[in-house]
Amino acid sequence: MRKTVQDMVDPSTEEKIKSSARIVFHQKGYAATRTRDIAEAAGINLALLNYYFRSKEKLFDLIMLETMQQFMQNAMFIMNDATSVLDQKIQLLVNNYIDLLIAEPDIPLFIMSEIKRDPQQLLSRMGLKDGFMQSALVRQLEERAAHYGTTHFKHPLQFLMNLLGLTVFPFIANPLLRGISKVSQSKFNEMMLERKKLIPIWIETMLAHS
Amino acid sequence: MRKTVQDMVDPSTEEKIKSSARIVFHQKGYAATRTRDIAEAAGINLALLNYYFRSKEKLFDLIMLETMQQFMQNAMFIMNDATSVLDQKIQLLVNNYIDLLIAEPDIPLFIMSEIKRDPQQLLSRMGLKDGFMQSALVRQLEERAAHYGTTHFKHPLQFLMNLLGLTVFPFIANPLLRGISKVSQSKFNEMMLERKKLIPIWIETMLAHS
DNA sequence: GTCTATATACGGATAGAC
DNA sequence: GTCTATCCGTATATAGAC
Repeated sequence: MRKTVQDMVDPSTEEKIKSSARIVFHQKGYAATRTRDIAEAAGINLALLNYYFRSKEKLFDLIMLETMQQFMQNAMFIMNDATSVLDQKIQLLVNNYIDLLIAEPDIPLFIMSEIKRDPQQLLSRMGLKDGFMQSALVRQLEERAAHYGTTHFKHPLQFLMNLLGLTVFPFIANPLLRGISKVSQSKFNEMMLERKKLIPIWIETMLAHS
Repeated sequence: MRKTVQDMVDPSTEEKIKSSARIVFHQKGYAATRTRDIAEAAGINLALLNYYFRSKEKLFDLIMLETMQQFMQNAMFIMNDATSVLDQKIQLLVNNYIDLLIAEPDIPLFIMSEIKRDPQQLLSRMGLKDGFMQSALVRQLEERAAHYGTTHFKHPLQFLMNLLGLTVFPFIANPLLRGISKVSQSKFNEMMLERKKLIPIWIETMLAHS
């Protein structure tokens, strides 16, 4: 299962199928994806897909799991890092998501859509049972609230909604936003890079006005 | 086509199909929806669906159009209202969306997913060609920036991203957010009502720190 | 491992009786 | 207008040759 240098220049059939499946599933979602599309994108025959992965469902589960990890793993690490302070965590989270989503803009809509299809899979198959609420980030939020003597956020989830709403939402709404504002894709990406600087400032000011 | 009082107590077959189609399409999206599901939900036979609406595609187009209007119409009106000032518009927009989405939480993810499938439909079939960028809201944003002598937002779209991100995103991410925070649906709705008060304050402070 | 050919199921749509 | 029965294309999955 270890990926070798050889695999990168001459990826195995299994890898070719998986990376094609990733792209197609991310773009179209589970229901709209046809296994034939994946096979074609991978340049192999349809039968091979079933030979390696048994079924569309099994292949999808694999992609879904990996994508969820890709989306949550770094963020969870940042949130749980005891060595960084709150301000640093905010900047790191924003940078992390904006860089990731400029590279792979389909991920958030894919995740939100597919989690909605089967919310159980989230809670069970992922290791994100109680990652957020027990994180160092939440502890630091509460310390800060206590120190300033204000309630700040009644619930840490309000903070997370703000952070992800400002950072992730634009990628989800990309076609709508660009449609009503006539902004090009490259201009859109520029604006998201601008937001790397802006969002941490905004979040700070919001923390002081809750 | 006028909806009568009689239709509400004893809706026509056509209306029953349409309202069922709305629910199922919103929940599952176009690809995952089977016309048989809609027929069953409407308590009628599958053949009737095609009798009234010719095809799944035609029925969907109708629902999509109505849903887009429902999502944009009030917002566009508020944005274009020359009689209200910026602060009022912000509060009205936030109230409008939070009330709407507590009642119909599936709408945003539905719209974002289906627009991505076919972004053209947005630009053409909707009347939202240049509604936002020419709105009174944008004009007032620019006036405010000029008055304070700051650049504020380099682009009005940054403002819209913030407003919708803070307001609409939580509904899109609902299953994920509740999954990682163990918050009930009713608690979630409470938090969204809280945000009616919070978001306008936050947006104001953000306007001052750009 | 990889292909062609095919079995099987499902979903959209229509025919035709009432 | 509404139903039952059915047609037919499409999509997943497998059989079996190479």
